[in-house]
Amino acid sequence: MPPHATTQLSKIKITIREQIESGVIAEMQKLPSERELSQLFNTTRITIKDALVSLETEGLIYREERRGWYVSPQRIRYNPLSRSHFHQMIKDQNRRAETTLINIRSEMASGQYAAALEVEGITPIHIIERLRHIDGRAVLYVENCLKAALFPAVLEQPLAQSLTQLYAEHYGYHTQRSRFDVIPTSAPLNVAKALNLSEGQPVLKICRVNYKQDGELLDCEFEYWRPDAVMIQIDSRA
Amino acid sequence: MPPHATTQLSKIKITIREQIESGVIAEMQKLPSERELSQLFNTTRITIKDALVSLETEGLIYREERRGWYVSPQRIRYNPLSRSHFHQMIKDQNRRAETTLINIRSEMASGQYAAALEVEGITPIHIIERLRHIDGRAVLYVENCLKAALFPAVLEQPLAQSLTQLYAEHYGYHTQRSRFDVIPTSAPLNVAKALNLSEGQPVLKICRVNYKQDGELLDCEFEYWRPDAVMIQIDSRA
DNA sequence: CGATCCTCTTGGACTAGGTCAGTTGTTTAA
DNA sequence: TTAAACAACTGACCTAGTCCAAGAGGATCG
Repeated sequence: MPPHATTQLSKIKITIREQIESGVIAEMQKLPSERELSQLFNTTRITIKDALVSLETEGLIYREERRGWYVSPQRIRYNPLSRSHFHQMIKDQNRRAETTLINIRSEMASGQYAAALEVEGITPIHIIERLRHIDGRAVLYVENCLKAALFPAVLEQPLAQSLTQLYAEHYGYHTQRSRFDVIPTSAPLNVAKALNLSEGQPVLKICRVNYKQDGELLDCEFEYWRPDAVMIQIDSRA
Repeated sequence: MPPHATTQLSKIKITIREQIESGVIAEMQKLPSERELSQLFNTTRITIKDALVSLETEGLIYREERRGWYVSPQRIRYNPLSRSHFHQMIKDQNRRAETTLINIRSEMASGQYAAALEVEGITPIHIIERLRHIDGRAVLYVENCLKAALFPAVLEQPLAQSLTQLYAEHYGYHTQRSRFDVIPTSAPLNVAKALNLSEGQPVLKICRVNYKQDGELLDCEFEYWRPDAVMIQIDSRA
């Protein structure tokens, strides 16, 4: 029995929520199209869309641009302080991870890159853009930003796999300390494209700065998560 | 000079963003009403609303339900691992904090409370609901959940001020370890009411569990932040 | 067998209105 | 002087459509 629903909007939300929680529509399965739903609920697409956006905000469903609306799987638990690789973390939670290399840019540090790397003069950097998938769904867009001086010939390395591992094995760098910010904001165009979002949809942005064993700044990273895909989990004991 | 804007939507967003970034509309100042904006931009309220929601997602503006749209002030930097009081943290960032007590409930642990407190049998708890303001704006709704057995006569204490301090001075409890989750989700009705949001708007939920010096679970806390008001900042050194 | 084209479906963007309920400030009456 | 009543304003909620560009899948052609 649904809670007391007054508006159309909350009736629609409650009905769809029940369908999902009872398992009638499974994880990662597609909902009916906005047009179909508006006929089913005898209302307009605007109202249906408002209901879907609200359930999206809650983290119950997500959308793929011009493809449709889907039921969100369970959130991944993510501890940005832990040194474990992305792939290991996903595997530990019985999920399947993939990483694809999108692009590598070499330029002079400016804007948020210069600020995060705490550089002032003209500093050459490499920016590695990668896309990470969980169970086949693109959920995380990452930019790694390296000071070129610290990483000679890094562009000839295999960059689709773990950078942490590459740092350790090829350069002898180990992350000793890290600092990060978590910011709820919206997706810039390039991020939206990669994640199949439209511009301006919500993402969880994580800016991380790593320092190596001698205390020198090693690299920085900008992560953009689909907000329904993740929860940050930190334990002060760890 | 604005970036190349194709759609109405992005033109409106860019124009409003420029007004804010150039300081024409100051922090916490009200934007023109949706109706006024739709006339100014010669478009419909739907399109204006889409633009405003997008800027809200970005964290640039916020709304007070049926009151209007306002320019967001700078985000507060918040480290959930630090032991410092809320009021101290806000003061350190040259802002003004207030806390008001909303309600106290005494009941048996169930649902998310029972799960967070890791209790199984029937356990009496106290739930303290408080609302926190920064520079006069309601930005944070907090529920503190205490096992009644650990806190005799807690209801006669001054509960509008720091609980951390009360724990230490009156009960001799000190937080030794804490664990927390950060989850982007939507505001339940009671939270929305307190924060002047409407139901289903985005919030940043932080669930925290504190353990005292002997390792026993002390209390848990559910925080609901206005997402534009805060950024989580963690340093592994601290 | 692979690439191209075509068609259908999808959400995204947009117009042009209306109703409703809560908020705010002002006026009015005790 | 104070409180109640009122009017104006606000975003929330809702109807009923149109047009467009990108995605998906099948058919066709070299």
